[in-house]
Amino acid sequence: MNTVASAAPYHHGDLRRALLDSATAILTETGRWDFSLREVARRAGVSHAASYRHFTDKEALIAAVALTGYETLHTCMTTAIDEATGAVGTLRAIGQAYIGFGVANPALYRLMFGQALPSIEGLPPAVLAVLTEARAVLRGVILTGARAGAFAIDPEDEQEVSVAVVTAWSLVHGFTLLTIDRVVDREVRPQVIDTLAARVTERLIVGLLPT
Amino acid sequence: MNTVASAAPYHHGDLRRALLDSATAILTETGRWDFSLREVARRAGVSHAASYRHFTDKEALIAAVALTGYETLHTCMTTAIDEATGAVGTLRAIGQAYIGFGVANPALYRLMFGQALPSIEGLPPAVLAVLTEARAVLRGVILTGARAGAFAIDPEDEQEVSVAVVTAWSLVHGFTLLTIDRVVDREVRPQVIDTLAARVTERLIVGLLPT
DNA sequence: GCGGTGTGTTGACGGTGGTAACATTCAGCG
DNA sequence: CGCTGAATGTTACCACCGTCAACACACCGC
Repeated sequence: MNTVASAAPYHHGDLRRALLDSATAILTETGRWDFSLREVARRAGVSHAASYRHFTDKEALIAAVALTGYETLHTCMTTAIDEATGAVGTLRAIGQAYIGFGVANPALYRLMFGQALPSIEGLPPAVLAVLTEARAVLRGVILTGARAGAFAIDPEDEQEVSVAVVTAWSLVHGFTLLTIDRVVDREVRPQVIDTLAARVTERLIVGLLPT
Repeated sequence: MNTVASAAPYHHGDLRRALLDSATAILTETGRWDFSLREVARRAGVSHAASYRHFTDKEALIAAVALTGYETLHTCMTTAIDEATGAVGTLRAIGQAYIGFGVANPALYRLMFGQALPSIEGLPPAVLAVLTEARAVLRGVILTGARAGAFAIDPEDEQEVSVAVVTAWSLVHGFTLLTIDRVVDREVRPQVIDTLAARVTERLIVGLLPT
């Protein structure tokens, strides 16, 4: 029963990956994260109970999908950082990359930061690790900028740095969600989302610059 | 069969209100918006199909709950505005009221701005109306401040005003969600959320002040 | 070749959203 | 008062869902 496909490492193939792909496909097509496990299985061409050999739960499947999202977001941000120069430029790049990812993958973004997962605790450690690292990266950029005098922040004041981190994250997170939820559309024309994102990010940066 | 209660305008009482109350109770108790319609009915002491006499859909029930949330948020903001003076003070008051509402009603807030509703279009017109008005209020405050010279914004530049509006809304929205989702907790101690909210709001205002 | 283990299937259970047919109660009107 | 129709609530049912246990198959090392 050898078909054209290359290595099929298991019994019937790499079902875990197939399920993940099906779930992601449904997610991006319908824009909804409340798909049924059975539909995912159906789409992957297996029986409805097969997924339980690879995911303990429906929630585990969703968490796995979310994890891929976190990883993609992470690489988006790191490549953006690599291509940017200077504290201000780096912060700008991070913001734009973050917003760009969210707007490009609205359903996935909502799944990642939505409700599906039971509060942030109780998530798979891998997810928490990526989140924590993302925040650390942001903090590092702001701290570097503060030390270089690019931002009006005392690098020794832990609280002040934290406030800046939370502010920046809140802004891009909120903007991304408002855009995804089309709350923003009626304020500006949709084709200028990039421009709007840039200007919103700029507002943040202006607020951080030394006078 | 007259009980102590006053007018029971209908057959078995004001079931619509009772269902709404049950749903809200479950929401605040469990913190999850994905309750079952049947549980709501059970809690209200009626059969599971009774709700269909008052709400066309489960989604309609959820939308009705969300509407009460929007209205509460609206009154929170307007009373905050009434008690504040000056453009800067008003903006600060709005931000704090908004964040305060979200943090005090996490589940409701998530339901309002989450995923349960199918994008922002297709919502009951009443919901859209409240949202639109909220944005108009915010815009008015910023515009007034810009005209008075309290903010470094050209009041005649529609785009610039819009950017400021979206920035402000994004910031409070994002901060509220990050706080609700406990993403922020490990950055600062939880008992200082108010302080943090104040300082984050302050960062926004500083960014708007004229140099 | 053989047994065990990993993998997928079948079938069942309780629970869910939604509908249709039925039962009940209320309001209006003679 | 008694009748009638509409509003309200109940029962019974459907297809579907998540999950589990029992079963069937296919691959591995021996």
